Amino acid sequence: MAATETLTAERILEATEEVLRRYGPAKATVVDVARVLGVSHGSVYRHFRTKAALREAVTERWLERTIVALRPHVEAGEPADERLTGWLTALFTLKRRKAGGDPELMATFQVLIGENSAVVDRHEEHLVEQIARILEDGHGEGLFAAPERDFGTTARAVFDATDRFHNPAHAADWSAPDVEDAFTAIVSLVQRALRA
Amino acid sequence: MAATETLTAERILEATEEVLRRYGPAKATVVDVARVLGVSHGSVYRHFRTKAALREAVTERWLERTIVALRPHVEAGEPADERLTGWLTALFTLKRRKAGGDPELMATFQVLIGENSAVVDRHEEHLVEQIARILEDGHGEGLFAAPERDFGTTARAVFDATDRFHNPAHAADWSAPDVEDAFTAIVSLVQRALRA
DNA sequence: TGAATGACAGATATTGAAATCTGTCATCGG
DNA sequence: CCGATGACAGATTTCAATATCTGTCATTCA
Repeated sequence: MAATETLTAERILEATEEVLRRYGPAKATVVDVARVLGVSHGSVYRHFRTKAALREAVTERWLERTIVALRPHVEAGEPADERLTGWLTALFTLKRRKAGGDPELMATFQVLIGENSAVVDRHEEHLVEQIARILEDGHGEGLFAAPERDFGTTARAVFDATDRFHNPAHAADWSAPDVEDAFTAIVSLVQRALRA
Repeated sequence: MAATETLTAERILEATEEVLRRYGPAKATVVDVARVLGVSHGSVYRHFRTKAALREAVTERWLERTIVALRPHVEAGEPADERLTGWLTALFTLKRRKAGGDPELMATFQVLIGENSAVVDRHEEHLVEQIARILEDGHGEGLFAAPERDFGTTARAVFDATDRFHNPAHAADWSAPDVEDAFTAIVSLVQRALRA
């Protein structure tokens, strides 16, 4: 219908998200995306070389949003230990709200994540960099001890230690009655380990 | 063929493991199990109420083996901090060897694990109890600080923090070149957190 | 001229009929 | 008498024919 607007990668990505949301990852087709946009599917291939590339771009966009949402917690003016707890809590809360609020959409993105491990690896690196920034600040503030090896390695350890509370593979556990306690326990453990 | 021996639950479980190993979780049938044992499938139902119950029992047996293999690391005469590192390393090594050595069998058991979360929960509780025992000993030896809440909660936090290195859901990551470092980093983190 | 189209070949997914499996139970045989 | 059997109904899976989709490209149209 709306050939009124020019066809951009951005518009295609929006349409793709809509189609994924509506039909799920198994049934979403490039033809569906083209239909939503009112163009032929050949036009979509002018902007994305393959269906896989299209899905990858959607995945990247989705993950990027998490990075942006967490940025304030890296930069806030509080002491680093509080910022770390804030960052970890924000990440957990974010993921959990998404998982709880729309389980089907979450399942859809889990499939996409499984298809695009390279994108996910890059995303994880970004998150680990955010943690590393907080750790460096914390060391500067005299709150955190010097890292055993380097900030990156310790940041990765913090990220891995909390995996159970941000990795969508564990989303099913996040509605258990005692997750909050388990999460708090891990955060305490991490804080103890880092303390100067 | 061998109706020479009496049909026991134990023999059925062995046959079921063999069938699962050979055909995988999707194609393994009760009829297959009965054929291996040389009996009619009706006889299998005398010992296990349903196919699901049979699979659950196989899962339980498999998990039990891990508990047994780790027991020595709980009881060894070394200092508790070394026992903890030994226990965590043993668990990781055990899982990783299984995953690397026979990926198909691992995939099979991942399916079974997914089907039997109640059994897995009980199994995890056992493992957490083993950790808690080491933590209590370590506190007695003056190596570990008093737990923030109780030994069980801290033990669970230690278990969760190392999830990435024993949960089969992450098996795909265990062949990465830097897993060893990541594992060592987590263990250091945990040890720092516990130290008196 | 350059974006958009749609027909096309090969790959993938859907569908419904046929085959197999699960779980029950009346019957058999040691 | 008691464990084992195999025929059976309903549920699930398989398989092959059919339909749809992916990715390309010569052609159209603005």
